[in-house]
Amino acid sequence: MRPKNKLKLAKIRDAVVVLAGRGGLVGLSMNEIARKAGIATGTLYVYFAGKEELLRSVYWEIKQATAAAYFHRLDPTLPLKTRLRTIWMNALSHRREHYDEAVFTTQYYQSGLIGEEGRQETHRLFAALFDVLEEGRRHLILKEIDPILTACFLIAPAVEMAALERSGALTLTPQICETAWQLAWDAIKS
Amino acid sequence: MRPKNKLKLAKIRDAVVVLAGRGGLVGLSMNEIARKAGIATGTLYVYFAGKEELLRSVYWEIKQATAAAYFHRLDPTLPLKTRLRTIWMNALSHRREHYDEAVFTTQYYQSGLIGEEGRQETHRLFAALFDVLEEGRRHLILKEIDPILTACFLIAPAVEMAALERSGALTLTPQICETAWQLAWDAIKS
DNA sequence: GCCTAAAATGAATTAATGTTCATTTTGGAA
DNA sequence: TTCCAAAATGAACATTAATTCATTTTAGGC
Repeated sequence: MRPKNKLKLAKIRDAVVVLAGRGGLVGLSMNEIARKAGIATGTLYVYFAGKEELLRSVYWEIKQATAAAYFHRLDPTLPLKTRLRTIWMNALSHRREHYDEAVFTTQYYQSGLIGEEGRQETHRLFAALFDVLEEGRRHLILKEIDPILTACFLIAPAVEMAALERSGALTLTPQICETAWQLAWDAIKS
Repeated sequence: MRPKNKLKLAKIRDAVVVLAGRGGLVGLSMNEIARKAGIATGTLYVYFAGKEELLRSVYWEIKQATAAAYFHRLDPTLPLKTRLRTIWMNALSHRREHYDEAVFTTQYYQSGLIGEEGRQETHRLFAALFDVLEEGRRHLILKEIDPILTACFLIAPAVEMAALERSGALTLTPQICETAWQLAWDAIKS
């Protein structure tokens, strides 16, 4: 008769993400999560069967949102280079604006909690990127190499840039982001 | 009167690394470490004051070895491009051959255990790389951008390549490594 | 406004994990 | 060979964290 408070789910997710961003998955306790979310520990068990399910749920919520962000405003009629630039800028922006989420998902992915199936599913979420890279290779716009290798040189530096910005080692201006895109493009173009 | 068994230290380190490679820092218990190392839990406390000191010690041992590996056989009389290629290949090889260590150090770095001072010290270990990148920029061999950004595009893809190889998503042959170096070089060259 | 069933609570309980310690083992010195 | 001091052991202990549950609160139906 009494409905679940939708806001609480969001608060729980936020708490997990912020705490993971601070100290990683190590030492992330249900108690801390509840305190940060402003609810009682017992309430966590109204929404989730246990800690593992809670973390799993948060992981997939974030990953789906991240994948959506990568392909946001992607106009399929534009030239391939332009589309790739959009994806790259989306990826960089999303990482910068959701750095804590990235720390959480990276650690969850590397922990034993996810399982092989989960890893596969994670890759499937980003299949659209590989479609574009395949297309670029067919049209000889990109180098003739395994698209997975191309993706390495496209995405990994953007991820690292966001991490370095967070640590204070790198300052990112729109101009520097544009330059960085040039580097990424220089790497993968044929 | 009875000396510590030097071999045990190595076994402890190996146990930590292998277990971390499997399941990350989450759920890495002293009990498990001892079992994997083939010693009693109490013995861990003969060698280390506690879990934190154990992990810290392992972290620095690995990081120092990693930095040394990056700059292994680096002939300062060779041309800059050749020297960078050596560092890049060293980095890739070391990551591939010590993947579990990389998982451990990455997670330790992101956990609250390391502290700001530890992060700074970690960067200092790789200062020689930035020296080379600075030099390349001065001589207009590399793009005129912050060497930290250059380093992003040099190292991050190599790190990701090793991870993808481990997951089975990417096969690395000497030829593919050579091609990948070309991509890295294309990104950073002026 | 009352009733009800589910949400929410947080102290109590259970489970897991880090640390200690009384005891045994062992390598080297006398 | 004997002795000793330190290493090594692993069960016991202490601490911390996950989960449960008796109780209270609350949103919606009557």
